[in-house]
Amino acid sequence: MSASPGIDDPRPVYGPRSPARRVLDLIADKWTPIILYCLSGRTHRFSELERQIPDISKKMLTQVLRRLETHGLVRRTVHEGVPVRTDYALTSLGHRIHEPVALLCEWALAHEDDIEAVIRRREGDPA
Amino acid sequence: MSASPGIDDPRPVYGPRSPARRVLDLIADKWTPIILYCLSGRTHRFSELERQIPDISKKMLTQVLRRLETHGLVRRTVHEGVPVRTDYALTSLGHRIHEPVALLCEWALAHEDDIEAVIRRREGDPA
DNA sequence: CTGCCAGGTTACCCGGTGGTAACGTCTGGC
DNA sequence: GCCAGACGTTACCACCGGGTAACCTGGCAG
Repeated sequence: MSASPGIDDPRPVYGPRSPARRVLDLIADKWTPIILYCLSGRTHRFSELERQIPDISKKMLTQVLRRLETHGLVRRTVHEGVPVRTDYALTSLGHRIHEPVALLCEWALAHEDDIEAVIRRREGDPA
Repeated sequence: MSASPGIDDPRPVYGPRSPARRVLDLIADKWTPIILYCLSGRTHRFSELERQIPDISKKMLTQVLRRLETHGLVRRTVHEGVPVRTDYALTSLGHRIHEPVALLCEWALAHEDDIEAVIRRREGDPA
């Protein structure tokens, strides 16, 4: 081993501090990608998000939104009105990070039946 | 339901059974995207993956690879040799699912400094 | 004989993720 | 008067993702 470049590691090592790892640590969880995806279409209110993602709890929704806000991916706007209304929108950075997520979601929508099959059981897929 | 279209939900509801959710449940965790990314370049052996991703445990590596194999994203090839050697490669489906992940990783590499800033603290990022 | 590399498996354990549900506030509608 | 709806917070708790480390087979190097 060693000696041969091209067979050893032509790409950067994915150590815990690499930018890819940081981004993934930020958004690769159960709810974040879906919330990003919802938000990418348009601004949503808290309760709209609750309705669009029926099985998320208030707690998780708040938690994820706060984290995204903290990291500058989401902007939270409170409208002091009769009932307080709150808007959540992606920032420009949020939009850019969201793009690959959207690709994945849309690919999944387009290949729904493939996904079905894949999820249900293993395949002897040749290459 | 019904009532006002256009403000209610112009996009599909992201219920727990939607294809997007299924795909995300499959790959949106701490290690899967990185492993997919490593594997996208070329076939790797088990120990190569261990070296490329220094802080993953044998257990998790095995576990994730097995799951990906089960779902037809990865092909495992055992070379019966002096020491048994094992190759892991993406299937065609694996490659297709991996594409958006790669975009994300590469975007992160290209914008390393932005990421740094974002991770470190919240920003008053205007849109 | 001992140890190492390759490629796992297994047992054990911890803590974070995420669920449930109650509480809080304000206002308007029945 | 009372409840609903918008927008959360908090307390409590369960589960399982993930880490550590020991163990296994088996041949080759020293």
